[in-house]
Amino acid sequence: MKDVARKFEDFLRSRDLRLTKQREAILEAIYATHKHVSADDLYDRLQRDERSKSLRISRATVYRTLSLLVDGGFIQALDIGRDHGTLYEHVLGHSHHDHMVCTECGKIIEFHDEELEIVQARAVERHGFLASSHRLNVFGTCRACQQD
Amino acid sequence: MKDVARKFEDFLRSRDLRLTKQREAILEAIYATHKHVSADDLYDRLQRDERSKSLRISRATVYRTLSLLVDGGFIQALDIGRDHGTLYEHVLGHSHHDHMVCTECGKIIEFHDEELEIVQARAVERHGFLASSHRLNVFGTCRACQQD
DNA sequence: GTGGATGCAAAAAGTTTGCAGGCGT
DNA sequence: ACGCCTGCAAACTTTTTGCATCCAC
Repeated sequence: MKDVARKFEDFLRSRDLRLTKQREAILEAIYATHKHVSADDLYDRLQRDERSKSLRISRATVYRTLSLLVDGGFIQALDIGRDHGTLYEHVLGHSHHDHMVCTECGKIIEFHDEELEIVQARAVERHGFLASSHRLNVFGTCRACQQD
Repeated sequence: MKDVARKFEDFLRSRDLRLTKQREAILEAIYATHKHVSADDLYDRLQRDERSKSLRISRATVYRTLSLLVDGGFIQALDIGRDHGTLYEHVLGHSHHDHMVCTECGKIIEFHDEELEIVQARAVERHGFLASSHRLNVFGTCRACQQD
């Protein structure tokens, strides 16, 4: 977390933006959980959390900071379908992974497969496309739910 | 289109729902284009289109019918990020494919790679997950935009 | 004729923006 | 002190819903 905070500082400085308590708190909150959170989840968490509840943090600031964090590559959106709302996850210290979404219990499972990455990259290149990122979401039933 | 309309009829009958002019028009409109359309695009199209502009079709009906069509497996959502809105594409007569989204010009390119499908299926199985569908979106720069 | 479907408008949900005052640099 | 940031509330966008009426069966 310490180095994430430092990178955030650098990022802000590089854009001539200011390091405010609100921005620090929001960054910390989204790096404090390994869940996938919506803007509203985050807002609620911040109202409750010891360190940040002394601060006033408005929804507007949460939204503004979230897009700042996306721009800086600190977090990314999940895009798993509108009914889930927009969910974010932190990126630093978390290597790339894809998601399996259980349509029964709503659980989101992260996974990574190197061969898959390679085959995917090759397939895309073949079309003359220059990829910068991708999002793979698999929908279905997780192991636990298959047993019911 | 003829057989799609018939399948839609069957689908409605199987659920004891009614075949209305509005539903026919919406199905036809979304199968008439190979673009990826939002609810609003579709609404506009329907207001302009010769065959349907004699009908009154409200936004509410467009939304209601879109979710009906998703349920019936006639169309599917793209999930390519909130800024694009929710986009739909028709499914029947279109075999499975993934999408490459050009972040410069906004173009959406469909592609399919059999090896990729196989490797992906294997990777997911390995995690004990029972997949029913998936969505892969690759973001980057298309061939045309790379030349600018 | 009956119950599902529609249009309309209002309501909800999610997100953005204008503005006056606050605060980081 | 300057100008970016923030909170607040209002505005916006997208989607859903209640209700009276309509129409497919």
